[in-house]
Amino acid sequence: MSSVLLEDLRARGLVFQVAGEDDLPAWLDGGARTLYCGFDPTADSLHIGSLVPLLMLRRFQLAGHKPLALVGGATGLIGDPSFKAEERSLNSPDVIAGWVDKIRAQVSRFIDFDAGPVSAEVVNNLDWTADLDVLTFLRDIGKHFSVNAMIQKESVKQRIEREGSGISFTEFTYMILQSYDFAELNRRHDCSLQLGGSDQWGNITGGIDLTRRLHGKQVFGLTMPLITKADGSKFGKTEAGTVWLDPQRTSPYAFYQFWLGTGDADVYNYLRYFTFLEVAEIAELERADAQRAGRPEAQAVLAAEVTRLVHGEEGLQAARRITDSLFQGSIASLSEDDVLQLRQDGLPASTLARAGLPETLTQMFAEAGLAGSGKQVKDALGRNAVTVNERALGMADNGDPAASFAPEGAVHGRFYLVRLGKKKYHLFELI
RNA sequence: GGAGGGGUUCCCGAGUGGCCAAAGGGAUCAGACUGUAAAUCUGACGCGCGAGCUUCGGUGGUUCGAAUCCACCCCCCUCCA
Repeated sequence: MSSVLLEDLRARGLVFQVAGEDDLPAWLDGGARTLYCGFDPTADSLHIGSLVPLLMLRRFQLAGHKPLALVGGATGLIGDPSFKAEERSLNSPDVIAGWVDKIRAQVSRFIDFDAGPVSAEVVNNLDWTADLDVLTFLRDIGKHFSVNAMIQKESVKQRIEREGSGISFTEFTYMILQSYDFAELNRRHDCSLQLGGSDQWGNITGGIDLTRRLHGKQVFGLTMPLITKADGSKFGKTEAGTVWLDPQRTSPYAFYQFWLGTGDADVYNYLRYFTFLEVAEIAELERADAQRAGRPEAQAVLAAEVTRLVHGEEGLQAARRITDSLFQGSIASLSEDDVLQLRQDGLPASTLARAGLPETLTQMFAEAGLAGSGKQVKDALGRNAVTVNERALGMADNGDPAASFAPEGAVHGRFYLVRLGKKKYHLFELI
């Protein structure tokens, strides 16, 4: 029945490479297996780049297997060189430890810890590496690795061959640490499958080899494809930077908007990657959209599904409330409570003293974070692309914020919704 | 320790005394067109409404004038010991 899982994953385009391809379907069908995927703490939050692997763990759990989420308290101290152009600077152990805690909590949202024999677990590789001494490491583990083979790995080739960069012994050793994780999880938890992004292939096969040599066990590996955009630009970045899973860093509203802005060329692929909707259902939606004149529904479905997965039903509702009022309603029609709710929901907002307004709108909006610099505001003003409570402003208004934010124009006496361009909103409260 | 090659604005990457706030590409933002899409076209893209101010690893120096020349220092890469 789990080969059904593999078939589904393939249909979704989620299978890039498989190690042990011939035996894996039967192995998965043979019972509940334990599998793992690692997440290194490189910041205090994961971003949407980790979403595919997180959902993969869940997919396997739903299919009757036991997922382990490994948080890389040890590997995070070293830094994965795979396909990285340059050596990275090290973070202090304290900082990493703090990040580990946050990421442990984040990861936990996606898997079920109360599922009987297939209950998920979170493990930390610091537990089995912190006390490992150098000589033991070199003799018992290092001996199994051929440097000749390691430098052949595609993931570090660039760093070894490329003029103008290099790789430290520290990072070069990363592969060995991760390999040891797999062997250790196999010993402790009978873990027999490692998942990862396609950039992890080298590290995963390293672990498979080590597990065989150390414990004589056959284990498997599976990688997911790198998520790309049809136009070749990088997935997961917006003008505000990375799209994070932490609502403190990327509000559910901004998160929802990110998915809503997915291009037509990508949206059906993303539905297969990032949601639990059936493949057939997605195909049906694509067919329906193709026949519909005008705007497709897929983006709205994608945004709703993914936002619910990451931020829960409540987060989704908050994102929708803001979206609906901004893009469909009119600010004037909102009650005072509605306005306050929007701010509560994460609509960017500022409170300013009417007496102490900046001298120019460019300054005021740049300071509020509505635009990156005054130049952008100036550009927008020059094109009449700025509105205050739906009244358009021009360059001539720049010098006199007080006039543009006159009390007569306020909603409920103190609120002003400023829009810059088509999509950027900011709520000002003047007191 | 020795020899050589590098460190340029978000990224890649030109620039080797004034014409340089610095080519070109990418990313990003705004406008038109639209569907809060894509593609395309237009504009912006160090900061500042502006006058103007601050950048090219760091510190000093030469010069009327330096990202470009000199000295020292820091960091990276390659090869040799």
